[in-house]
Amino acid sequence: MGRVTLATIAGNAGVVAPTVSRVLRGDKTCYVSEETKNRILRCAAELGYTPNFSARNLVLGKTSHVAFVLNDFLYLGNTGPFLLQSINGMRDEFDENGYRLSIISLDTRDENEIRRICQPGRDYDGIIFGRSDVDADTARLISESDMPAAILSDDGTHLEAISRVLSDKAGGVRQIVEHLLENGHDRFIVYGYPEHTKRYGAVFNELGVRWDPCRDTVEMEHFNVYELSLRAYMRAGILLDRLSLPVAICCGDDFIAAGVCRRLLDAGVEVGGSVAIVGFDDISVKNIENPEASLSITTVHNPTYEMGKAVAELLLKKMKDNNSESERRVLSCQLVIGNTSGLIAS
Amino acid sequence: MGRVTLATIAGNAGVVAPTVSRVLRGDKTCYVSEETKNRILRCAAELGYTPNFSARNLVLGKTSHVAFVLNDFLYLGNTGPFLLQSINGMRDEFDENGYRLSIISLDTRDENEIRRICQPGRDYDGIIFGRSDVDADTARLISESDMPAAILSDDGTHLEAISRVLSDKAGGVRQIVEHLLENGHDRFIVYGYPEHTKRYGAVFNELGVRWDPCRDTVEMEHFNVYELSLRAYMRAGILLDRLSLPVAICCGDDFIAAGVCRRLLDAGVEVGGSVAIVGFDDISVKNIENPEASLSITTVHNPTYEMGKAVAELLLKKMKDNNSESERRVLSCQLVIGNTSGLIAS
DNA sequence: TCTTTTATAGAAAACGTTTTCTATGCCTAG
DNA sequence: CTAGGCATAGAAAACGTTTTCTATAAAAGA
Repeated sequence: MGRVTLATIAGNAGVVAPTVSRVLRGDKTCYVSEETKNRILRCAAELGYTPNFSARNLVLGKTSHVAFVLNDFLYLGNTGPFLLQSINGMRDEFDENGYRLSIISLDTRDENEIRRICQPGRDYDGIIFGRSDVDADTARLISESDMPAAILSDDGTHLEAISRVLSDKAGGVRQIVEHLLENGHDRFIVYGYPEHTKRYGAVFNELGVRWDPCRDTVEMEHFNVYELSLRAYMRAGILLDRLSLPVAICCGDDFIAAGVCRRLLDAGVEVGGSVAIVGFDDISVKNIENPEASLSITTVHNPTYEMGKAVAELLLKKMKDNNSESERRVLSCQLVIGNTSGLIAS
Repeated sequence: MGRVTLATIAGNAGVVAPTVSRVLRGDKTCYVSEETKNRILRCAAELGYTPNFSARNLVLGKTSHVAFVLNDFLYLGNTGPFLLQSINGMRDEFDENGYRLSIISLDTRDENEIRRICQPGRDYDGIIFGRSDVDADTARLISESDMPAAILSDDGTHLEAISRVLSDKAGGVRQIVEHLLENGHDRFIVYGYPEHTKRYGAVFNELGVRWDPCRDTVEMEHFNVYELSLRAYMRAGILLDRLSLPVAICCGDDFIAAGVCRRLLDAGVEVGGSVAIVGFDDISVKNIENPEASLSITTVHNPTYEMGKAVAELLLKKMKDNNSESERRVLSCQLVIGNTSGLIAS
């Protein structure tokens, strides 16, 4: 017994294949009586019909597949859970719209590879690129092709022609600083990578907070994400030396914050009052259980899942009409108050 | 100007579409003169022909897509780089064979989802499942369907009917222990999860090594991979207390080993002679740079990339002939000697 | 009553391949 | 010199959809 096709159902229901097609797709613009409609639906259910996507795609001139390009696939392991959450978001959005998401890798600096992948109707109906994979040349190539595209998590100025999604990290940092100010803090140490320091610096400036980048910064080298907490822990001695209270320690991310927090707790420092610790990103490592008290490090939720959904939405829009205007969508971050940033006892 | 199809080329080359098809596929069983063949190839190149996969798949009755099922997609972030390396291996193997790999998630405990995904010719030509996603019931459902399938990294006894790939971790541990014995060690502490302890225990038994599971074990709880090094570091004090030399500290994996190693170095312990540290898996965190000397922790290479390639090979075999015998392929692990497990100075 | 609309659904064409079947001319063995 | 094989390549059918075009009968309007 072969495959169940529209024709099989048509035979059983005493109609012809296109009629079945119309009914199963819920085609509004045509006339099918209630009776035959029910007969067809019943037959389809009985026979366990599932559509043949190749055939459908052939006639519709599409592939029903979209791709997410990850230049170096192993890189995924070094980004923490963020990228994975974004992928989840994309997948959910595409699932809802009848597309399947493939994760592919290709050398985005190779013109030919870009050109090959950007042929509409070949492998994919649309492509999402990761942040670091698109330089000005690649962006030009992509937008010259007819392939709908979107970029996750970047705001390069050369990307005007391509839709993109990013999160407002600066806004998140602003929320943190305002929160700390409200709770009485006025001395800040920033502990993290240069990009973190820069972001905090700008916000301090904006809010008129007194902050000396030389004295109040502890800069870390880049470590891979598996080592980061431990590195932060090991280097946190430098903080202990400078610990004139009160102080708010602003960590670049939750990995760093977790390391710092554990180290201070080890040293007997009471965290949460005149010593504040804040992180960024809102991932599980921020939860510190401890003989004395469970701590949840104050942080900012980075809407990575939502970014994935959003970039998928933008791509779907482009896929409907590739001439539609490109969009730069910024998702806001949300302060998540834990118990490491309370009121300074006065 | 529309799409370039076989017919377009045929028109230009003064032949008919099937002839072009035969030439472009390098069909051996048919007769085309050198002259027309060259003419066709030239036209195809000039016009920049690329095949329409939907059409091809339609007539061949396949999809050219295979899926890797990851039950909880976020889980990927908690496995370290291993799973990603395996995915890389799969992808390379499938690329070479004209298949594209999609990473999908579905609830493998839902019979209907399994049945839906296992319909041949619908979405995928074959499916690879992850270790933890296949219990006995799921395995039965899969093997009852006509969908070619294979499993990565497991050796459940209920999987007789399904091809699978695993690595010989016990063999890796054996190599480690033999290496340590050769270098004069005879006292071992195992530091890790219960499954690590069990594995080492079996090998000690096999090799007749004196080892008291109660006294010579430091058991860890399960932490997520981002915290593991730090946790191992923080708990390593317990090792320092028991440090009667010589001793070989056998860590469950490289994350743990890195944490332990750093802690011992911090405490001024000289690592590599009468104190040995070994890890497992061979990932980058095993490299410890240090003011005094760079250390590379002795470990065992876990062939995760090769496992990905292997499971893809097994699936491709099943896809060629779904009645071919299922295979259980075991890849061996390879000792990687660093400088944390040298000869005991006597 | 005759035309026009409307509801219904079949017929035919199209999408771009691959496969099978057929036709032609030429070469070689008997 | 002729039947059979072989080299070459076109013709036709098939895969399972969707879309457009056509046909019929019933209902509505004049």
